[in-house]
Amino acid sequence: MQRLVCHVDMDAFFVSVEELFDPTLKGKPVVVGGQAGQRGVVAAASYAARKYGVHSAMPLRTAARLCPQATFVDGHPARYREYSKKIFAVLNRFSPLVEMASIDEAYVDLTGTERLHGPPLRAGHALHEAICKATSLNCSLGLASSRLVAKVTSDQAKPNGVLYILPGQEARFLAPLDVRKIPGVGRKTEAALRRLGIRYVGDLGKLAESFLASHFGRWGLALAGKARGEDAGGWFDSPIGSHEAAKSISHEHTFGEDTADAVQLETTLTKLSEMVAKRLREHRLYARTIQLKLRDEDFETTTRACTLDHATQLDAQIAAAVIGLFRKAWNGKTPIRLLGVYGGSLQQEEGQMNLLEEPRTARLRQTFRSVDHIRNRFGDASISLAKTLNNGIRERVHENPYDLPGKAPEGK
DNA sequence: TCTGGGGTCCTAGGACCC
DNA sequence: TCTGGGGTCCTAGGACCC
Repeated sequence: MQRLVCHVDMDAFFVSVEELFDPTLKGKPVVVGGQAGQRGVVAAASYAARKYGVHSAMPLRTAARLCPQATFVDGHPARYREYSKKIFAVLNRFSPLVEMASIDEAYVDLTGTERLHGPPLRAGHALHEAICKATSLNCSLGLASSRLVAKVTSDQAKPNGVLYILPGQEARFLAPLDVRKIPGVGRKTEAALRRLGIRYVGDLGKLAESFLASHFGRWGLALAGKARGEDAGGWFDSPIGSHEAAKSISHEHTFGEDTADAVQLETTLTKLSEMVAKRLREHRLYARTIQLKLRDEDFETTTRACTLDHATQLDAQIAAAVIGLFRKAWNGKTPIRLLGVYGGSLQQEEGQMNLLEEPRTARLRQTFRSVDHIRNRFGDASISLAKTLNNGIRERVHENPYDLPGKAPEGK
């Protein structure tokens, strides 16, 4: 049976959602991601702002210079997640095989749904209309025989379009496009290809695979396959809807101004550790690898990782590990721009429940569940570890956050 | 251009084991 | 003692995506 993949990509998603909450923004140059003077980058720009050269990933200050009259809006992740769920629900009516590839982008496997939804283009238009009706948001839609081609197609359909590539026409459709349009080809690969005189996808097809392999290794062979529109190898190869478990959970923070204040730095690491631990508990996951990320004033980035004897989801254990790494990695002088805390090598709760767990660790776990509950009701700032806060609630919740092997905390 | 925050995947080298 | 060929785990860095 002919495979039919649909890729759905929302148009200027964050901006469009903000317009629903504030209709006066409609038609104006709008930048989502932060205020004009802030450190940070553009998360999304309205089409009116794009006319001035503003685009996502651009520094906010640059955007403000290019388009001073733009309205700058802070992002609202909860709103975007809410709309993302609505979109998923609509897509699920068309096929059980749906995969959200990001908050504003999804793949739907429509293979074999012709009797239900009609031929590809009709199905596509029905989907497009259903999304618009349910969310009042525009999207663009690509239909093709592979995930890769469907994704490139939805991009070509923008804005607010539906496009179908007939089976057999994949390579011909891709050939005139810039190599940068191939997912996975970024700035570096584009530059490397340019040096070899390769600019368009069609140029790739003309080259011997041995040539590509000699310059790019395995990646070169994958590239040749992509130029033909194949999903073979790598992420695109996985079946649609086979959502895999998270592999890492992380939080990072860029300071408004670089700082070499050890107390501020370690307080921030503690806060980030708490956020990571909270999410681990929400997902019933345990992290065995803890990683620190440092970025200095020159934008030099270093990472330091350690693997624990036992996977954990406890604030204090993560904070202790990451602060240990930090004290070894930082010279105490260099101003720091960014700190990050990562949990990796994640394990499910099952299999982790080990009988050897110390009773006091089990009590701590219970304590943290209660802490999460309070945080969910009253906000993250309501309760915190010793390093970040000094109030009675924390004292009663647990003392001695770093020195776990010490005396057991008594009750709460 | 003065560069966020959340992720994924890949490579490469060293340790360690058989 | 100057020495092979995996396999796996761990760490560090980098490209890329939205």
